[in-house]
Amino acid sequence: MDADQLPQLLRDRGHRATRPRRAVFEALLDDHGHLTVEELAERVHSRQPSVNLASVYRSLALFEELGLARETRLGDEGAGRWELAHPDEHFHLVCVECGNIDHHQGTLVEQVREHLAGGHGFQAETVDLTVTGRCADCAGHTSPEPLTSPRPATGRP
Amino acid sequence: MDADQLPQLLRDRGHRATRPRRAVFEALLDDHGHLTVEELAERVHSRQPSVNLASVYRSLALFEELGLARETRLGDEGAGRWELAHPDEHFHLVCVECGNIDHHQGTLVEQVREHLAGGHGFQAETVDLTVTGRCADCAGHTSPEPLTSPRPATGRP
DNA sequence: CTCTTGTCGCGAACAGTTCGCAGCATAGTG
DNA sequence: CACTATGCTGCGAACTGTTCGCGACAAGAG
Repeated sequence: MDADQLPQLLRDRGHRATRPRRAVFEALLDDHGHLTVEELAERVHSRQPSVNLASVYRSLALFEELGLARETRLGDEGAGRWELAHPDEHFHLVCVECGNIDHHQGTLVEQVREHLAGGHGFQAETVDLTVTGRCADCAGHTSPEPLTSPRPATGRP
Repeated sequence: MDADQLPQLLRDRGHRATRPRRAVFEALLDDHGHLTVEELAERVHSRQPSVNLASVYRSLALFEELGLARETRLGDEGAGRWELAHPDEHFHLVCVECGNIDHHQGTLVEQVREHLAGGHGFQAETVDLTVTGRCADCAGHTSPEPLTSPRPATGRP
C-alpha cells in the first residue's frame, strides 16, 4: 500500500485525511521494522514537528481499526511495537541475548491456520507467533545447554 | 509441580521460602487460567491478607527466572497474564467477541520447534503462539466478513 | 537462641497510554 | 471561491500497570 492511497482510503471510510495521519503512515512505511510508538513519533517529528504523541497513538488506533497497522507486544518489553499489516504473514524471532528481532516470513503461520481450520471451529483472524531464544550468531559463541531434539523442561538455571 | 516442593526448590537455588512466595505460587496453582497480576493478588490476599502488590510482582519475577511461571501478553490488553510453566506446551485462542481465552494444548508448538530446528539456526527457547479470532460459539451466530477460508463452526473441541 | 541478610510492606516514582477540552483545518456545500 | 459543520488536533493532566528505595522484619544457618 502506497502513502498516496491513504487519503482516499480514509475518506472512503468516513475519516479525514489529516497531516498527522499521513505523517504517521509514512513513518510506518519507510521502516519495515517494529517500531515503538516513541520511535515512531520521532520519525513523525522529522516530517511534521508539531505532531503530538497523543495523535500518533490516535492515528495508530485508527489504522489498526482499518486493518492497516498492527501492534505486537514482544517478550519482556513494556512498550508495544507497530508495523504495517502485510498480507504476507510473518512471525518474530526474538534473541534473548543480543535483543535482535528477526522479522521472519515463512510457512509457519500458514500451517497454524490450516491446523486450526481442521476441526477446532475457531475462526482465526490474526496469528501472533513469537519465538524467543538465541539467534544463529549468539547460539554460536555461547551454548548454555543446547536445546536439540529432546524437548527441554521449561525451567533451566 | 506441587506447592510443597516450592520451599525446598527455592532454598536449593539460594532463595528464601517466604510466606508471600508460597501464597503467590498457590494462587497460580489453583487456577490454571491466565491471571492478571491484580487477579492474582486478590487470590493471594485471601490466603495472606498482608501481602503487598509489589511482592506479588517480585515473586512472579523470581518464579519466571526459575522457570516456574511465565508471562503472556495477550492481544490488546495492557496487563500481562501469568500462568505456571507447564512442560506440555500450549497456545492461546483469544476470542475478539466474547473475550474468552482458550488455553489450548496441541501439536502446533511442537511443529513450530521442528520447523525452526530445520535449518534456521535459531535456538528456540519459548514459543508464544496467540491466535485471535472468533471462537466456535461466537463464529456461529455472527459472521462479520470471514478473513480466511470461511469455515462454518462445528462443535467445540 | 542469636545473628546475618534476603525479603517484605509501604509509598512514591516511573513509563506507556488515554482522556477532556478549546481551537483549528478538512471537506462537503452553495 | 468562500462558508460552515464537525472531526481532529495539541496540550496537559489523569490513569494504569509496574518498579524502586528504604527501614523493619523474619528465614534459616550456626
